[in-house]
Amino acid sequence: MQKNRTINVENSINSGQVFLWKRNGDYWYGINGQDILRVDKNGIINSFQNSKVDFFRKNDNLDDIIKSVSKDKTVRRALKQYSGLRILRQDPFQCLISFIVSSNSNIQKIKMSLEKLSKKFGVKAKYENEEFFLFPKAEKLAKASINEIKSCGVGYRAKFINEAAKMILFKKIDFEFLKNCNYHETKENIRTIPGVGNKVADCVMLFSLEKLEAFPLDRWMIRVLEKYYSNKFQIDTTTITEKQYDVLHEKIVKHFGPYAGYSQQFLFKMERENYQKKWL
DNA sequence: CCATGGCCTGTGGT
DNA sequence: AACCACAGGCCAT
Repeated sequence: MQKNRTINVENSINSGQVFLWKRNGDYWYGINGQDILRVDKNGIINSFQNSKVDFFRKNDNLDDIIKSVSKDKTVRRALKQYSGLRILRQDPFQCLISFIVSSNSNIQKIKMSLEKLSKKFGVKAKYENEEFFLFPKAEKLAKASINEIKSCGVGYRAKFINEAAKMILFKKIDFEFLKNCNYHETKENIRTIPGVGNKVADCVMLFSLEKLEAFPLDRWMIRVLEKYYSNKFQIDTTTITEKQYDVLHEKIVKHFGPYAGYSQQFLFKMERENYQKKWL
């Protein structure tokens, strides 16, 4: 008996996972690496490159996952309220650059920067009579100058972007290999990329490297933990140190289980909606 | 190991 | 109008 199978496309796209998406009539259009995806309201995908990427992770067993993470009242409320919200399986390079850009920023600005990067360094493509810019390839960003990258409004993150691209180009980082590594190995590896701390690493792992136990702890999730989970996870300081992050993550996985990342996405969505924060 | 401050830049508030 | 606080962190000290 399968339940919970409907996908809420709107909520999934508007949940802080992706930035290069726009609605046009009945469809959402988005850039995923070197591909353009067109999604209808049921989550049916048409792909520019005819790729068969399972972007909404339809093959995940949502019944099992929801059962697994339904550990307390708060998360059950979020699961119910935003049912149909999915973790999106993204292109790893785009995801990496997106979350390097995201640090100390906000959604509108992140989107603007990524659009500028794509327009300046990405390939122009025509899909359904409309122009798009694919996400820049690593090689292009690796060979760009810092100032060229800065012209996209990314500020001090420009050199991080350039370094990250070089590490991909020179295969210091191999995403396909990392998909088959465990959480800790993967995290250790991608944290060698400049601009990638605990939070960014968890986002990249959850959204593009198949690590569903990754549980990104940003200021919103810290707020959630303080508000609803103060008895379970104690947070005593305002700035969370590296050690505390690790300890906290361990407790969180002990509580929510191996699909903790799914619970994070629902709780994050809920809290931002409570504050009526804007999305794309 | 922990604490602090600085950082590009666009936006919204005073 | 000019200025300031702030934003889905990270890094060097």
